[in-house]
Amino acid sequence: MYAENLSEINWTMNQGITTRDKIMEAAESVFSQKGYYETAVDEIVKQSSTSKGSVYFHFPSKENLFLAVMDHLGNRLIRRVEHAIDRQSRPSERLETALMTTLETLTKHKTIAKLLLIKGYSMGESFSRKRQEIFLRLAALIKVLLDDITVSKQRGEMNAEVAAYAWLGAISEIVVQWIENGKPHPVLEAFPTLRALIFRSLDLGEQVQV
Amino acid sequence: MYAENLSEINWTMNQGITTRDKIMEAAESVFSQKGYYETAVDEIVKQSSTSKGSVYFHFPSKENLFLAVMDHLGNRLIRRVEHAIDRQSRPSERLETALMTTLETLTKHKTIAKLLLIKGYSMGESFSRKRQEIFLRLAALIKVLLDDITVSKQRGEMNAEVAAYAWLGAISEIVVQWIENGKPHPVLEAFPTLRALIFRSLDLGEQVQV
DNA sequence: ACCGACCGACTGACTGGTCGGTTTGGTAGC
DNA sequence: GCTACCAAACCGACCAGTCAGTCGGTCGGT
Repeated sequence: MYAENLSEINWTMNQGITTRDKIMEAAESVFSQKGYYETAVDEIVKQSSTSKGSVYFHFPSKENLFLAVMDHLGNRLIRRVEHAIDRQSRPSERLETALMTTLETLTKHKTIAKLLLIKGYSMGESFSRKRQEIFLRLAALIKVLLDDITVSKQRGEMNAEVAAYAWLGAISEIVVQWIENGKPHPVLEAFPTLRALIFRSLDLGEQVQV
Repeated sequence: MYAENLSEINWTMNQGITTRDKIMEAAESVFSQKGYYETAVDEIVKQSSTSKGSVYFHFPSKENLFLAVMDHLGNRLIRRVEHAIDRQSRPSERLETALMTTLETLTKHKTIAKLLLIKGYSMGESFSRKRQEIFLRLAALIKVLLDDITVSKQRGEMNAEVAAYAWLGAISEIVVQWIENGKPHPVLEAFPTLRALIFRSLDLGEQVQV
């Protein structure tokens, strides 16, 4: 069929930048700037210095290409968070690391943020589903960390899943605000407040700096 | 020019339902179901039992119509929150009321939520700007309440604006999750957790039920 | 007779996707 | 080492559908 996105395969030729890569890269850039509907496939073609034929050789449709890009960026984000967590051992530090790495990654890589939080919205089912999927994976990750903490702290009434989504939402909105109107500038300013909010909400009090 | 949206004017004829109203109503419904790009103006025409001519008589463009709908719904949301606040006097209760009314309104009126949180995203500048505007007004409202509390509680290091957006984001994400995959069911289940998170994060401890 | 409100057939621009054709790189046969 | 061959990769002109917006026209009230 297609050189399918069985996750991440680029070996199509065993050296460096393949046409598929160029297309994905350009798609990432254009989609995140203009969103799905305002992007013409021809723009991606132009930006990637390839051809329409190639695009449709590697991807069955515009929609599928968009999804592939979302997938790619989503995986990148989640992988980063996972790595960062692995480096910590104390439960509360692991949680903090997870949330702050998410925030950090999103602010450091605007394209990820724009696609995942802004431009990847508002479209047909399949797009929402992909966003859902990525958020679900992140939330699940956080929920586990949360459980580790709350178990030891006895807090039965709280729904960890809701909490996980709530914080993801909080982080997202901060990032969106930053992207859309540059506040706060620099974003870092938001870190302490967010950190404080989150930790107080868990009765963890103020924690040491990372 | 047009029977412009100098906010909310429907007197075009002095009795009940005007054509403009019918169009707005249909637009609200269709846009919130299918989003901007997947909605054809002709669908709104059909659903409102009017005509394309009428649509373009009352609104200069599809985009403008969409914006008008967003405006309408945004105002409705904000007005509700303001009213609810006015009925409370204790600062912490006012804050709780603001946040919970937002959550409640969004869950009770899916169209508002869908348009403001989901379908109204991802498009050209003007749409983001409108979303920004509405969020700004809500955030400002909440910030004031927050200031009332934190002043009396001495908490200098916290940025009230960031906190306001963070909680708005948390609420939004909860609502989005509920809309997109029905969790939690019923939404009400999320209320206590959210309430607890928010109040703990402000060191207000558990508050009385509303 | 005039005008504001309303109607809907039509058009022009745009753009996803196709398809016939060309290039490229590997390889089998000699 | 050379040629013939093949398939995968690549190319871009073109097609066909869609849809925002237009415009000439109707109609009822004053």
